[in-house]
Amino acid sequence: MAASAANKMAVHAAKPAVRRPRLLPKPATASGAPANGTVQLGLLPNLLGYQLRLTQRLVFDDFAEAMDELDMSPGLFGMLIVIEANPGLKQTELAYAARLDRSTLVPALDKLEARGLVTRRAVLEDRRVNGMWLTPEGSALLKKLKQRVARHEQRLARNLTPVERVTLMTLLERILPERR
Amino acid sequence: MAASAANKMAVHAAKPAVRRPRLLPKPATASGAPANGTVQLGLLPNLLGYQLRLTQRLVFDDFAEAMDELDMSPGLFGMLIVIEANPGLKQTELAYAARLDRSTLVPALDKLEARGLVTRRAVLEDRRVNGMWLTPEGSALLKKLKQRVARHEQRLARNLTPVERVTLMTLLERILPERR
DNA sequence: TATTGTTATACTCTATAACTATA
DNA sequence: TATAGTTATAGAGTATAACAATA
Repeated sequence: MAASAANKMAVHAAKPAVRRPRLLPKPATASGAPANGTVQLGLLPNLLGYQLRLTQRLVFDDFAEAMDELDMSPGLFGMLIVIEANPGLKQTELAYAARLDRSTLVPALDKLEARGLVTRRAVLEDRRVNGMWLTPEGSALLKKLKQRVARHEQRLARNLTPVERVTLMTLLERILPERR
Repeated sequence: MAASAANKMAVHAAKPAVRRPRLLPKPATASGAPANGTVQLGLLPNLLGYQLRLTQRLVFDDFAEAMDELDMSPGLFGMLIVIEANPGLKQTELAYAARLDRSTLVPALDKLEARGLVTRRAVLEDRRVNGMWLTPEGSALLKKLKQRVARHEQRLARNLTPVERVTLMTLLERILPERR
């Protein structure tokens, strides 16, 4: 813990190869493949949940690579988008939109605020409530992020026709509608 | 940490309301909705990555509820399936199949072994290598898990025709094939 | 009393680096 | 030297419970 905090403080010397964690595990062997033949996956490939989880992981990895030195996760990106679309948004409202507990939001917003991307300040009428706004730097960064996300999205759909892409979106939305 | 270890040890007394974490956040307000109108999501609903991530989270929640007191995650379930399909599998091979670093596997297998579901033991020819097998208890539990997963999968696809389900699976597999 | 944001705490999942024991 | 498994450590993401300020 102490070491971790010290590391955070020690950053920003001359950007010494930031050492973000790898997103894909290193190959287990030089070849990256198991020595003796192929591993059987049983019923997993027939499970929607499995395909969804696997695909989501690959997409997540591609997203992180797309962001590269801008150091942004899908979750934080989504928060910036929602704050931009709802200037003065309350934390509780963002938590609701992001389907997170409001306590979960606090460290995420701390991070965005520490990076100078978001401002939160108490509103006049009810001093318990924080309104949130993008700073000019936040808006500028978000503009860049959107471009990268657009290219990322193009990569995701590279093997789909526009119709297939829409079909996929629609089918996804029809999974567990009772929970949405 | 000490408390956590103590909890693990203390399990299996008389099953005193295990206190698993909630999977969905508590509603922020009594109504569960933000006070003033609807939150705009901007471009998020048009992003494949967003729909995928959201859907995956809902599916994950449903999976956990389906497992209920059997306390099983999609990842651990997948490991049991793969071990069953490949008796004597090496840890490195499982790591490769699950796309995890081999160090990541260790605590997961510790957990499965501590629950008496999996055995690992050094193989004769190369004493660095552990082979893995399901125990009889592991096989029995997996049988139960498969039934629950089957019902879970039915719920996921409840609003899809069989053809649509296959279409969805196929479209998912066509995302980022270069990473598979 | 109820709500908003916060803190303290904990748990899951995942990685990297360095280590041990074998090969 | 190289590989298999392990340990130590770290970080992201998420939750619950309890609290202070405010309504």
